[in-house]
Formats: sequence, structure tokens, C-alpha cells
Amino acid sequence: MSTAHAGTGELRIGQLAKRTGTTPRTIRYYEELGLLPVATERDAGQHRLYDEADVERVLELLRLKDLLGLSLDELRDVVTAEEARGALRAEWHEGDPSAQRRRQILEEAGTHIAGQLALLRRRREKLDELERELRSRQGKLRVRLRELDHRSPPDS
Amino acid sequence: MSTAHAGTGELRIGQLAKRTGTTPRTIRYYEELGLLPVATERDAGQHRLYDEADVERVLELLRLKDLLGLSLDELRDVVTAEEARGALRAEWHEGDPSAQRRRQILEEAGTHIAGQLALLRRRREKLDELERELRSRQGKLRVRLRELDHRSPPDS
DNA sequence: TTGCCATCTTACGTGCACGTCACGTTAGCA
DNA sequence: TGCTAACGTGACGTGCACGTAAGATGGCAA
Repeated sequence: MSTAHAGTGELRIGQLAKRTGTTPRTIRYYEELGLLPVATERDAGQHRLYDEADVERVLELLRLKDLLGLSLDELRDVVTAEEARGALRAEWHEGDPSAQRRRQILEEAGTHIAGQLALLRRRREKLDELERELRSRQGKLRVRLRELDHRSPPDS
Repeated sequence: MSTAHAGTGELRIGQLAKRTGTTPRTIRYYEELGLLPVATERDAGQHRLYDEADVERVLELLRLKDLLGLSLDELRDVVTAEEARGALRAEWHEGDPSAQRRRQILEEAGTHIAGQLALLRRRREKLDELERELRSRQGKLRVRLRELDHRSPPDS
């Protein structure tokens, strides 16, 4: 058995990059921008270590970027909100979160996700519009092809 | 009555830009890249003139760019194909297009549109995936809020 | 004719999202 | 212990998609 991974600190930057279809440079850049946490208590000069959760995180960032067209700057807001979610977990498990506080944080998270969903819907609507347009053209082309078939059918 | 537009050469670059939500610079840039025709026989140094068809064209370019994430370079291919469509019209009206030729051009156009539709579908699938993910999170949040309501309902 | 604003061409500048290079360090294996 | 591949940290470079500034020209109104 190889020493490839050992339970917790599973991935190094190159592996994370491949899993997410990007490059180490991009990962570091995202970290620099605050899109990724300054991975697991790393005394500068050591190798960064990641886990599967980080894979998911990067994948989501890339999806939001490419699909919704968000800039890395806009992604910062997203991430900030998700870190609030993390803060919630911490409070939840080891602190004394009042029900008030819990509710507040949950609702903020909800608002945020609703915002992303709204963005997504707008995108989808525009996509639908484009699709209708394309289909319309396709239809016109087909009509003309059928006209051709009518007057002088193909020879094959 | 103003002289704002007079039948054929209706729009100047500034108007076209506003109608399409962009800037004159962008219009000129697109022309330079070959995305837009070198507008109506213009002896260099004169003002460019556009019509409603150009508005549509620019709008579609922007949609393809933003929604499908195509680069301007990739848009060149799209435009090339659409100019073929234009060539077809010309042949159709003033030349002697054989049925063979007509069919060929129509089929090429069809292939092209089909390509765009395929791209669109892939985008939509990814969007769906993202939406499912977001909805799932939203659901989890709601569950937790309901749990809270159960133990200690809000005071308003 | 005279303003005046929009447009023209040319050309350099800009912001974003990384790419690439140089050079030293670390980690896992022989 | 020594080797090699992968990683670390600057720092400069790059491609894309325009922005912006400068000086000349065009076109329409008063």
C-alpha cells in the first residue's frame, strides 16, 4: 500500500488542481484572494494540504464563476457568507448559541442562497430565450429544406 | 418632426451602443475583429450607419458571449457561418443556385445551429446541477429552522 | 457661418485571471 | 543519506476585452 493519502490531510495542491480541472497557480491565487482558507495550519514554507471538502469548494467556485458569470471578486461575497455558515457550526458545537442567534444566522444563509437561486433563474430565462430563437431559425431552415425536397429531391 | 431616423440608415454608433447596452468602443472593436460588417459602404472617415438588423446581431453576439461563455474568437466562427447564410440569400436572389448548392448551404447552416443548441443544452444541464445543489442546501436550512421553531418559536 | 456634440482614427492604458520563470525547500522513496 | 519530483514564494509576463485620451472631422441647428 502506498502512502498516497492517510486519512485526514489527503491532498496536496497538485492533486486538488487535477481533481478540479485547474492548476496549482489558480488554487494559490484563490487562496490569496481569500476564496480558499489558508489551508490547515500551515507554518509558511510547508506544503498546503487539502481534503475532499476543499475539492467540493473549488468545484463550486468554478461553477459559480463559469455558469453564473461571477467575477472572483463577487465570489468573495459568496465565500464570506459560507464562512458565516462555518462560524455557525462552531458556535453550534462548542459555544452557547442562543436560539435567536441561530435563527438569525440560518436566515442570513437562506437569504444568500435565495440570491444565488435568483441569479440562476435569470440566467436560465435568458438561456430559454436564446433557445427559442435558435429553434425558430432551425425551423425555418427545415421548411426551406422541405421546399427543396418538394421541387427536386436529393439523389441519394 | 425630428431628423432622428429616416428609413434606411437609421442608427449611428452611439445609438446602436445604447440599444444593445454596450459602448461605441465595443462596436468598433467587434467590427475590427470581423464580428460586425464594415458597415454600409463607408468611405473611411465617415460615420458608421446601422439598422435594426445590426441591433439584433449585436444582441445575439452578446448573448452568445455572456450566456454560453464564448470568446470573441469563438464568436468569429459563428459569424462566419452566418455570413454564409447571407451569401446564400445573395445567390438565391440574383444568381443561379443549383438545388444541390442550396441544399448544401442549408445543411451547413443547420449543422451550425445544431452545434449551438448542443452547447446550450450542456450549459443548461450544468445549471440544473447547480440548482439541485442549491435547493438541497436550502432544504437543509429550512429543516433546521423548523427544528428551531419547534423548540423555541420566534417572538414576533 | 458658426457652434457644438457625436464620431473618426490612432495608440497607449487598464483590470482581470491567471501563466511562467527563477530559485530555494520539502517530502517521500531508494 | 542522497535523489528527484512536487511544492513554496516572489515577481514579472500574458491574453483578452475593452477603456481612455488626443486631435481631426462630420453633421445638424440656430
